[in-house]
Amino acid sequence: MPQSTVHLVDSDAEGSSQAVKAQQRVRELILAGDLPAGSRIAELALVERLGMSRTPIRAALMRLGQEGLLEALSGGGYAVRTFSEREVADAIELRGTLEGLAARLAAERGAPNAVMAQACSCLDQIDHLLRQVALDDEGFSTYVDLNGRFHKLLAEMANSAVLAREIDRASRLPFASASGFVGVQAHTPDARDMLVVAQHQHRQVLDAIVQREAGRAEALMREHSRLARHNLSLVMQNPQQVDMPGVQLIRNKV
Amino acid sequence: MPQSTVHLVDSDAEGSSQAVKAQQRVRELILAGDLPAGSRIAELALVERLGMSRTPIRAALMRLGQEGLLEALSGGGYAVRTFSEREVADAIELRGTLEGLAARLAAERGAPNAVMAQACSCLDQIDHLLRQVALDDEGFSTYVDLNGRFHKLLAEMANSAVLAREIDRASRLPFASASGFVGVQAHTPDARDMLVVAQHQHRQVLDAIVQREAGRAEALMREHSRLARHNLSLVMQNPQQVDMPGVQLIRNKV
DNA sequence: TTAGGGTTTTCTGTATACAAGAGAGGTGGT
DNA sequence: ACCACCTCTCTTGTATACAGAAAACCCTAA
Repeated sequence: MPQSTVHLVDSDAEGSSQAVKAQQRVRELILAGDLPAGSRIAELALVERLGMSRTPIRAALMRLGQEGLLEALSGGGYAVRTFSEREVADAIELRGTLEGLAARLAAERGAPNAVMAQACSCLDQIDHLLRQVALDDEGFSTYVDLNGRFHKLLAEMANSAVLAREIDRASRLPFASASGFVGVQAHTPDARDMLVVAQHQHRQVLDAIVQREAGRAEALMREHSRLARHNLSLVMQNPQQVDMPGVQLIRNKV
Repeated sequence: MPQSTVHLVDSDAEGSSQAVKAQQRVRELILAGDLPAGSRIAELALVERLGMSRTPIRAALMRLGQEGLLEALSGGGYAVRTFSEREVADAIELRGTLEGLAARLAAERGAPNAVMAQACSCLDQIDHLLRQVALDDEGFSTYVDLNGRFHKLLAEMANSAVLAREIDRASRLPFASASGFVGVQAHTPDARDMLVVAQHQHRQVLDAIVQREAGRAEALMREHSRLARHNLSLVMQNPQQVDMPGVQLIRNKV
């Protein structure tokens, strides 16, 4: 045992309960590739590794199972799941469809003013960011943050807890999320151009919602998700050069 | 204690683990209205009621929370959730959108022959059922079964585990499921007519998939879900006359 | 009578002990 | 040498004991 029986808090997630700490840390382990994919996850190994008892660990595994990162084994227990390229593409398409629904409902019902204002501010910040001719790593990181915020705000615009919840769920899988593949081509020459296109789509969606053009808003969000799908195909061309957390869960063949 | 320490299996769900038994039985309790909505669910009360320990009950509550039937309380624990009419409508719209996506993908990719054959057989059986001029309760029950089977097969036609899983999730809420409101108007004069319309839509969707008309297939499934929404509005006009499990979870006002 | 504070009780979250089942490995038989 | 069966171990699922916290309740004082 690397540490005494005194429970030192390890690194992060200080204020939460043991169960959510376990969930976060196991997710990190999976995404980092520290847990072998396919074979059963031994609970006792996690007990040793995380320094807590089996109870919160079991809860974390169950949650991650429902999240889709783990699959339940027949004989009990869980294993790290892997995804085919098509499954990832389907997950992206699913998110795009749900976001399209959110945009359509927002256009039909009208978005709450507060949320709309925040979204506008968010896009202004992205515009400001994109005024730079070349983006460094920090710039990309900022974009990822702002992009995530915008998509979250869009999910809230439909004013539907059910839908927002489901969009959040669909975005949980790291490579299905709105910002999952953004950093993939951070170092390619046309990296900034892709963000410019994405930002244009952001603007158009917001305009469509303001103008109450429901069909246009929906179609735009669906098309917007194709950017992620394009990035996915880029990744699959040379997967080893990408240092995105969780790429190793996408299996190349079969 | 009503029974000795020997663990007699109570009534149903014989072969499963305690945890899934708990999940099923708690769900039944919620849908039957035996658990008060809004206030915290006492775990110990369920321990008494179900005759098992807290561990599987806690697992069941967590699962039902992710299922959407329970909401997590700030101070810990769960409470039975209630739904506004609009939330239910959104859940139905969500399911319709997902089923529309499934139909579109099935049309684009082509559905597996085996699944398609089963779906055809399923619709033939519904046709056979609808040859009766008047339907008794057993007839309606059969329709509900066949309808559920068809919708499940449709989810499989897209050949996407991710999507099938999500459709299943969206159908978990009883009033959002495909067959949830079918029995609502079993005793109204035009009850059978509604089923005839639904069956027509079933046929058209299958035809669209066979003809590879993706857009038509998607639009049809979306429209198909409007039947459930219509039934919802019927229910809200006189909620007390409906004996559907879980109606009391839909709150009339605000 | 009402508001506030302190106490007490009950509840959830966590840890651990126990039992049943699955899987691996070894041994004996063919 | 190979297959089947038995056993042993390891793992999961379940039960229960314990600690901390929140809430309810009661008592007191204004």
